[in-house]
Amino acid sequence: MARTSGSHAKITGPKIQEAAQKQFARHGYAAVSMRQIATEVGVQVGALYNYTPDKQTLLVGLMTSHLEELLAAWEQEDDARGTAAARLEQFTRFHIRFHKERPDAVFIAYMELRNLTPENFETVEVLRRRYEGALQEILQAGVAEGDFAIADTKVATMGIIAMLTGLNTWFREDGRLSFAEVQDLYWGMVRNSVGLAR
Amino acid sequence: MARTSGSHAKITGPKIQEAAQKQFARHGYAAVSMRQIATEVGVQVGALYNYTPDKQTLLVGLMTSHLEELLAAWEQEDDARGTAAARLEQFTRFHIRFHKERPDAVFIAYMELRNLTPENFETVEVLRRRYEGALQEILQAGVAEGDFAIADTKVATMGIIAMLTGLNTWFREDGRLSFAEVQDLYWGMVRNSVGLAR
DNA sequence: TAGAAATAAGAACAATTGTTCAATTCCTGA
DNA sequence: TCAGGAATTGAACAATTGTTCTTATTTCTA
Repeated sequence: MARTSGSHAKITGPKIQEAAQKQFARHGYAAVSMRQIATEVGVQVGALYNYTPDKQTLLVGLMTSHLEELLAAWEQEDDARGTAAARLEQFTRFHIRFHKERPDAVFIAYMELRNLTPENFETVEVLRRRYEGALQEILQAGVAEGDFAIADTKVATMGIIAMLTGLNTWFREDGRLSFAEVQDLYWGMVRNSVGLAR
Repeated sequence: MARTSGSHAKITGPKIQEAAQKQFARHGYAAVSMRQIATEVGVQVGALYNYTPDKQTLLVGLMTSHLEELLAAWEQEDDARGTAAARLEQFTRFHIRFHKERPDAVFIAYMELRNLTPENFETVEVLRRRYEGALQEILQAGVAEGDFAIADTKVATMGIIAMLTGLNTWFREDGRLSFAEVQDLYWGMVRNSVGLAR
């Protein structure tokens, strides 16, 4: 006997992405087998290869689509006509909201870079650098306007992004602080770190 | 009687740790085979099991010894009689120096937590929390002294550590900035972030 | 409603995995 | 010099890996 129920191409495709994302985030790319993914989808392992040429493509697909979503969402949200201070606050709040809503995708995008082939790594790095560039541009604008006191915008960019992304390692929705409170706290730290007067 | 000289035990043991650390950091715990480690050491795979009961123990050993070294080094360096501001600067410079000198150990300690058994995970987490506690204590002291303006010392602790540790993802010894310059830049950001007046 | 295209099953492949263990080599202490 | 223990080898184990392929079934189109 072959299949037990009907054909679900439109459903199976996304399901595979979701299952892969969940499992890669939980156990790591190398520790997850194609059979585990297939089981979670509710399908036999052979069927996966109707949707992806191989395991590596599954990984790089998750990473690039995450980063592309991130870039698109920020470009939509950014009001480039605002003051640098306003844009920085917007960026801060956007970044931690976007990231805390996608812990699995974020985890994979940071942790599995070493499992990418060189070409795929380069593709992903280009996207990441574009995002970092968006923040750095704001910091440079703030320095030009005389509002920010930043010794080195590149280092400040890396420092701020690391600080914000670190939220994912500890924040829990049912913890001591609400997300809104945490957002305010992080914005306070970012504002201070760029020397922005109150 | 155990052999004392001419024996390779004293050499092979550490060599295995080094090889495992290097390989785990490069490719990830799950992606590294015991045979790869053995090859790097220059030994057959069976010999590894004279030094570790299994692969998992190799991993948790690397993590705990890294964190214990970190704690011991900081406790030695911390001058608890100093002002909170002085201690925070000391912590900042210490943290990024210690971490940039051990990129592989740091990488593993952050990335491979999900590959630990629950008991081993708890052991490692206790050590990490002790280190975070050391920073938080300084922040609380600074608030008590009236020098720091921090809304939430716990969140500030996590934010600062994430910012500092993020250095490892981009700093290169032969890059645009010297390590001393980077240290100064990070201390500037940390100082600002806790609202410390110049 | 017939037939083409899409989708899935399930078996098969060679390669690799962590771990065990008897046999062997080597070194030390007496 | 030699006995005995430590260190290492090398083969073996069953289990699991990513991927391919043929076959069966379902869905879509005309």
